[in-house]
Amino acid sequence: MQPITARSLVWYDSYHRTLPWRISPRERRLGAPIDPYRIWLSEIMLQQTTVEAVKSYFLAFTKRWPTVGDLGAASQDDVLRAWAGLGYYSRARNLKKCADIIVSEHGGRFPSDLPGLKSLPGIGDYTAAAIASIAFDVPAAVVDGNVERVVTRLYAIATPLPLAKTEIRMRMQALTPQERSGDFAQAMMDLGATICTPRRPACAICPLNDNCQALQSTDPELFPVKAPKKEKPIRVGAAFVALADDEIHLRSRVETGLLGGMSEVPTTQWTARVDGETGLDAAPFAANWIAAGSISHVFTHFELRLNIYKADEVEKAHVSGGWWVKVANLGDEALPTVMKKAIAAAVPDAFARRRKAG
DNA sequence: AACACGTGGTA
DNA sequence: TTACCAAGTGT
Repeated sequence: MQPITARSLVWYDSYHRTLPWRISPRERRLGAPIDPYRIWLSEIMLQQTTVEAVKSYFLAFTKRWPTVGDLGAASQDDVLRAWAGLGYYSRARNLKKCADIIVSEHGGRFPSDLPGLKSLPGIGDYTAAAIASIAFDVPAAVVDGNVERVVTRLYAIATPLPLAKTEIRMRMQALTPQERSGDFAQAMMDLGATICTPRRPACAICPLNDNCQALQSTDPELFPVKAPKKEKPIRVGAAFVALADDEIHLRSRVETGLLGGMSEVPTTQWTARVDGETGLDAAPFAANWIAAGSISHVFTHFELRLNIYKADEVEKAHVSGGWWVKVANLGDEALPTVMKKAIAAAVPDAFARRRKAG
């Protein structure tokens, strides 16, 4: 076994993170079984998402849907409602699709090989390798953002991402042991998350500092090299919060694209700024619309600024499509964060923690 | 290859 | 505040 591999595993045995979806190396040695369902669910949730953000969602999902069969029996709408706030909602749609396929075509069991895993919706190179190695002990090369950082530093790879991906994968494959491949993958990811961090890496306490070419020759913080980011355009629009007594009007977004399948208050198109336009002329139905401020929300590839309009005592008969929900029950809806912001601008206590009456 | 796709935390 | 970042995938 290569020194880097051995040192990573020794470090992991003592300093691994304890996470709700993880079986510790000690538990593994004692024969604790690994549930591929929980590994899969956690890996999907962790795509581009922080561990802290995932924890409560993972616990809620596994409590409500303990097996992939339970998830297969759920409705997509229930899954989207439970996913609301976690972002990248195509993950939730693919999660449900994948569960259905596992149930209908695989007898409720996950494939244990890379091609079988990769053929499933929402599972790409990284996730297939992670599930195969962690859940099934397949010596697959697991390459995520942490591994990219650790490996480019270990070998001082100056090729910019994503071009360097092939070389990183080859290096990682060469390091991956036949035994404990899953622990090794998690060791490299934990190292990247806790020691080999993007800024101010803790090289002095790194178990691989003797092996790190970046540390020997230059500054590890210079790796990985990435292409410069593009500027975010600004898009503008208007959102309309219609109220009737204690109920608010919602509708569903189309199934695909941004926030696909999620709930929303009616909005105009989101377009590049046009001077003088407020969006009020594009109200979804006639009502006594009152300006209720504006919000800003940053997506991955653009910033959205929405003028918010509110109308009280809307005549429900004048509104077609969508549905009405009590403001107190908004927490049960599949509302993305941007929509919660829009609603909160018009109804400031919509998402406030409910106080005891009195 | 390049872009679409969310959100919240950190410095 | 702006900028970057976090266990990527699909097209």
